[in-house]
Amino acid sequence: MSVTIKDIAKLAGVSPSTVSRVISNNPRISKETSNKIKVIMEQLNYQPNNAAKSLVSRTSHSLGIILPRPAEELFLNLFFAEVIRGIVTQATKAGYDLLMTTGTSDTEEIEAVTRLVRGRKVDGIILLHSRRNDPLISFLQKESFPFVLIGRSKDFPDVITVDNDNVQASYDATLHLILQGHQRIGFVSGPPNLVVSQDRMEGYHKALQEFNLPQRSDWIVEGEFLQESGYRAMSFFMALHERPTALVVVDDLVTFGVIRGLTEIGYRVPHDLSIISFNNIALSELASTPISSVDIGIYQLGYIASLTLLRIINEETIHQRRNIVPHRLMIRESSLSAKE
Amino acid sequence: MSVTIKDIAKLAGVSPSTVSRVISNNPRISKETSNKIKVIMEQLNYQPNNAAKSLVSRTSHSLGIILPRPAEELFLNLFFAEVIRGIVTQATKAGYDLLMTTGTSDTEEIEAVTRLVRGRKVDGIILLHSRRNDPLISFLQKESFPFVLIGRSKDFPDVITVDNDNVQASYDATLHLILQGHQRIGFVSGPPNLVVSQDRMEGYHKALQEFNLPQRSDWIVEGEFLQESGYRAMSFFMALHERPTALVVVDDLVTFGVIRGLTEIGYRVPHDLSIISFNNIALSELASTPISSVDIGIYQLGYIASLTLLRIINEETIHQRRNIVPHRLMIRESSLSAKE
DNA sequence: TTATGTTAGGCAAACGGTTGCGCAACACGG
DNA sequence: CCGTGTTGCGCAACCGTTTGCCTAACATAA
Repeated sequence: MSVTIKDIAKLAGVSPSTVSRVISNNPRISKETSNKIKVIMEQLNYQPNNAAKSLVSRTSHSLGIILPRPAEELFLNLFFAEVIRGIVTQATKAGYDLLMTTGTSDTEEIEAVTRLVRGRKVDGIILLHSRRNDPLISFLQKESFPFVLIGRSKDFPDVITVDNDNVQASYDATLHLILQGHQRIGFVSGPPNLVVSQDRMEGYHKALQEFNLPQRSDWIVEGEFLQESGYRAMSFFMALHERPTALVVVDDLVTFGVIRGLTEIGYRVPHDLSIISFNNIALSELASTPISSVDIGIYQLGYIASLTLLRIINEETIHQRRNIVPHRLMIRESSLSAKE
Repeated sequence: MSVTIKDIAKLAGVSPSTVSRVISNNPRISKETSNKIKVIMEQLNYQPNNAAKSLVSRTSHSLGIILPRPAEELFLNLFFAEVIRGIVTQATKAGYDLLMTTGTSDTEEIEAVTRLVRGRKVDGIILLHSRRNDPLISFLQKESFPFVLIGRSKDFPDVITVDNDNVQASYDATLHLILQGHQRIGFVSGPPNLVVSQDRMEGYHKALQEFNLPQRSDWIVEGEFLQESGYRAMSFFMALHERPTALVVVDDLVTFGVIRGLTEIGYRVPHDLSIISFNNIALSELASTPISSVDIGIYQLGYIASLTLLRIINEETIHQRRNIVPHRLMIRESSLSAKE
């Protein structure tokens, strides 16, 4: 059906090998033969067959990702789109495509990966997240298949990761509140078993400690990365008689919930409570009170992950285990000092 | 490196063909041979090589999409993530993976598609959008390569599409405002050259006409699918001395801009102006005033597109040219009648 | 017994490329 | 004139599966 290397060869009066060598710019082919063949390839719209190439080269020139399953959450969606953009941009630049698959259950997920890995449908895999003792990581390590993890895992310290320095980021965010004059600062966290929650909590404590500010456990609330959690956290704080004057919130979406809770009882941000949070989803800017947020460079996480994975695949040995994407404080209205 | 069909054959004392036939459940293989071989495959973790399969079957069992380039816009991000979820869910169910690529320019984009199509890296393509006289569509038609378009194209009437009935949707939205008692209804549109803008404009006019309501051209503003456009539209309306009391807005993000403009001058939604818009991005619910919006079933668009494409690939001829995904009015605070 | 089926599975070509090795043709130094 | 290089390209094997055709072994019918 399609035009093959043999068609070209026949027309040019050479052997298929010669055509192949022209394609790979093999120097042992004379300039004129090469040019003649190139012209013919052009005329016939020749495009090499990927399967055939793959079969002999044992590479697919595709990178794989597993679509996160519980994608109901808004943040996941926004994160996902951005990180994909980063991944695919870099991958395409290097001549790789991005292959996505999914599974509706844990076992289906691992089956899907097995298929990609053992069936050589991809040359490497980017993990968008990890769970505690993630079986995917175990599997990939056992197969010694190239992969990188976005985020970091405490269970598998030797995995190659691309991550933010969440401890530092949270330290910076807290510091910002301190510099605005706040002394009583609370923290709304995410699921305690996620590394990212732990890291951000740590940075928060570090800053408080450094400035000798009160670290009260009733100023810390744990929850999900959901609006609801923010709302609930707020009602918890309201029941206290000594309340924080500022909050570090683990995620922008949660902040939305906090603000909703505040608004309902007539409190205002930042006048009654200053807030800074994380992830800087596009939404943060659009809130009724624009939210100060730590931009974690989602696009870059993807971009660097892709870059790193390609290095591993091409066996450039230089890679550090842990790659850090810098964060940036986006200061908006929600954290600006109310006192002037 | 990996275990191949030959390894299995050797261990089982049969020929590779037999193993192949076991895999494809060929009835000419005895139950016992078949079982013996299956056990060995299990033990050796056999997984068929995709490239080899592809080469002989001339199919890749992958679907392709082109990542939209100017993905800076929030709506695009949210749309993108949802539609992908839909596509990949259905595709995976049918044993297909999803391949993504991109290009940084028009020509790169078409080169990328050429590579996928002629190089047989995918079996079909889903177009996430189309431009006027989209060269991609021309190309795919010329190659008679299976593809479906999400949205619809006026330039290529015979393309197979998955779309909403935007005229009806907009009619419904406008009707909702009318039933709330509004007589003076404006429209904030998107880029006039997009089919979706045109369709929604049409439905708006249709409803007004049917109810003999004023159709004033100064109550219509065109813009982008961006917050800014909403903001600008608002200042335009404010300069009028006869203003609409309600607005149909082409996209939720634009509505955010409208509301911002309104808030700045102390107006409130829906008290001073009722609004209903389109797309129902997750954000709409989170706005300071939750936004009424027409849910267009983004996930379903992807899901149906995938399903339809697979039908085309498998040459099930039943397909209609145009597949409509139903919409749903999500009525929230922003459009609730102010008069009681 | 022989002709005819049926069953279970092997042989080898094919899919479309890549690549190690060989070889002819020519150049050139000694 | 011969030996040694160099240049330019072809031969054929190979990557891992699939599949049309063939055949050995056995069963069955006449």
